[in-house]
Amino acid sequence: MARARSGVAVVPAVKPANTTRAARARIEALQLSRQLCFPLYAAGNLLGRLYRPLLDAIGLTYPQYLVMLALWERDARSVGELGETLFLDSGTLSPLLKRLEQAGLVQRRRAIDDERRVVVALTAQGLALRDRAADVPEAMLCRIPLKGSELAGHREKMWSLLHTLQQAAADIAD
Amino acid sequence: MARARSGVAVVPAVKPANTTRAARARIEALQLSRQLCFPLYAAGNLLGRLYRPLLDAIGLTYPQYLVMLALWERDARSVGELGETLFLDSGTLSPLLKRLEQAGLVQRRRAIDDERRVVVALTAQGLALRDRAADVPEAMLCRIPLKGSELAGHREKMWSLLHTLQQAAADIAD
DNA sequence: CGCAATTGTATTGCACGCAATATAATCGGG
DNA sequence: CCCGATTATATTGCGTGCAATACAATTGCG
Repeated sequence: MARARSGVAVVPAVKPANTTRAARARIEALQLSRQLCFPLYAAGNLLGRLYRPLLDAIGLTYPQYLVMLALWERDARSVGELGETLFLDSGTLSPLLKRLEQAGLVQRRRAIDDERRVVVALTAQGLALRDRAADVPEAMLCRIPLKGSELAGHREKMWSLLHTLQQAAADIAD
Repeated sequence: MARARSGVAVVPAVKPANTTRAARARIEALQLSRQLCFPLYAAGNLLGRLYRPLLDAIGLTYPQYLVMLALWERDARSVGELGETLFLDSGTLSPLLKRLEQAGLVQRRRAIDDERRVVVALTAQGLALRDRAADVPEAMLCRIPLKGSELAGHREKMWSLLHTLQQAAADIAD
């Protein structure tokens, strides 16, 4: 049996590293069914697909819908505030907001007190769209076979996970 | 007080539709904090951002990592089978698989028995990458402040939600 | 066997999502 | 008051996601 040069009895040196017990455990942790990230990723994609036909009817994409939800809740916000609310940066929001402006739903103007900031505000048309969007949540619930309590459970878990991940991202950023 | 032309007492006709009790309830259902879709969407984005530095080290994007996980689990699968596993279609997978082939991690070849199908198989390099990827799950767990039980709870909820949404999507498709 | 319908991928076009970079406005120390 | 550092947004480049479309291989019906 092979031995380390020191003479101390250790794991056989000729044994490939990926056949140790610990290495096998790490390999097994790569199974799709053991991931948290995969069902989260796939469920997000599926939800987007389920929303699409409903949002097509009011001329919005899924991220655009989220921006409108944010503005209906609190109007006249800067790009940065919207990004903080939705966890998106200017690279995503700038072109998206331009498309919403092209569609006549929002207006973008520089803040008077600080010309670096761009304030996004609803137009009359953007505000009016809320009445048509008001049918969307109910229509989605009809499409998803979940009891009210299950839905609430999922929602609570998702918000909890979101806050945990947000904390993790903040910690990495130092 | 205004009345309907029929003379039957109804909700005042002059009252705007969006001030009825039911309409207010639908409007309130548009709040971001009441959504399931939003934390799911945002958590997916955040997870991708947390994975990125780890996956950069082995030259993969997040969706590419998922494809490799699928292939490490079961090699030599058609594009359609991979799509079914990962809930993605050829429009996403075709260019992604080409990039994996360019990187020397997989080989794509037409099936002998049915030339419509493209079989994706790991190269020696692609198989070898698994050993380096084996550190990723543990590194992610270190970054996310979750107890093992919490993690398992989230994972179970996410898989449950994924299956529910998959059912909903299948029902829509008829 | 012939041919229309079906199946499996690829391609196209558009909209994200984000790192890296650029640019303009503001702030702050000297 | 000036100039370097900081802040807020925009732009660029690349890689997804996905509907719509195209196309080749296969199937199935007469």
